[in-house]
Amino acid sequence: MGAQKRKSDCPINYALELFGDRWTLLIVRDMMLKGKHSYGEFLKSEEKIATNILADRLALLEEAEVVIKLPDPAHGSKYIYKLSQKGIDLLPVLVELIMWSAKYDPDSTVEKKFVTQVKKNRETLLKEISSRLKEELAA
Amino acid sequence: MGAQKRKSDCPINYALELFGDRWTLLIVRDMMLKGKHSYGEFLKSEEKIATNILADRLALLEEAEVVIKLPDPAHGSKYIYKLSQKGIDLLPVLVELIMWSAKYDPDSTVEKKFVTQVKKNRETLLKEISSRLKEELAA
DNA sequence: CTGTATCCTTAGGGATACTG
DNA sequence: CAGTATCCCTAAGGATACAG
Repeated sequence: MGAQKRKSDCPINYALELFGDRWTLLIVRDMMLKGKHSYGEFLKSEEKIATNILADRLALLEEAEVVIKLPDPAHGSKYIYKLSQKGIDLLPVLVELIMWSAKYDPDSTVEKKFVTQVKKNRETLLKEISSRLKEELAA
Repeated sequence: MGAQKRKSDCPINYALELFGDRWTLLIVRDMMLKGKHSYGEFLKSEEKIATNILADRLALLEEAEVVIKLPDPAHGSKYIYKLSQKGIDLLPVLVELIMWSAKYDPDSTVEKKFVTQVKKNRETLLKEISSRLKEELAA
């Protein structure tokens, strides 16, 4: 696995070949915006990902170096998953997806506060979140 | 078709249930950044989408009101596809995907000029492109 | 708890032929 | 040109059981 033949070298296609499915970005979301870091926490998300899919996507994300997997020193047998810098850099993508859905999905659960924050001071907010993620990565 | 049950009301999930596949966003890209507007032009893209997939995705995009389909007045029997405002509003998402891939894909085909433009003056560039798209929509 | 493994079903998608 | 319609295969994914 890993290097299948690419359909093209288009940057959109590059992203799609990693994230072009219904689950991968939800895992990234959980790590980036919900503070989740373990297999068990990912399983508990409301979308109810299956165990085999979760394991598969975590492996793909790790292989793509978006996610780093390490033994959890605190709990011994547990693993912990962290976003790499490459993963942290997906933050703007996630934010724009959220903004778009907030605008067009009538059932959206996005907090208005978040939307106004982004509109008012996008750069500052991005920096705040990503520096928090960077601290997690360094820890 | 149309309203299958949603996995969740999360905004990321909303976007994923429309774009969470390997093809849909490539069609949006063609309309947004490559000036394509017809079935035949979409078929010619280097990723080689199959006719049935293309027809299916165009129908889904139309149903989601991201794309508007109209008879082409100039050529009679031809149809033309345009991005709606909802579609145009995907521009920031596409741009961030491109920026991310430009940074991490060694084979990326993104022009450096584009990257520096976005970094230097993101808002201006977004406005330029989207106002051009709006003119197309109005035409 | 963190996964693997298996089974089974459905959805995605490539190839190609055909129609208005 | 703009699609439909098939056929057929593979990948995706849900359910559940099992293992370290």
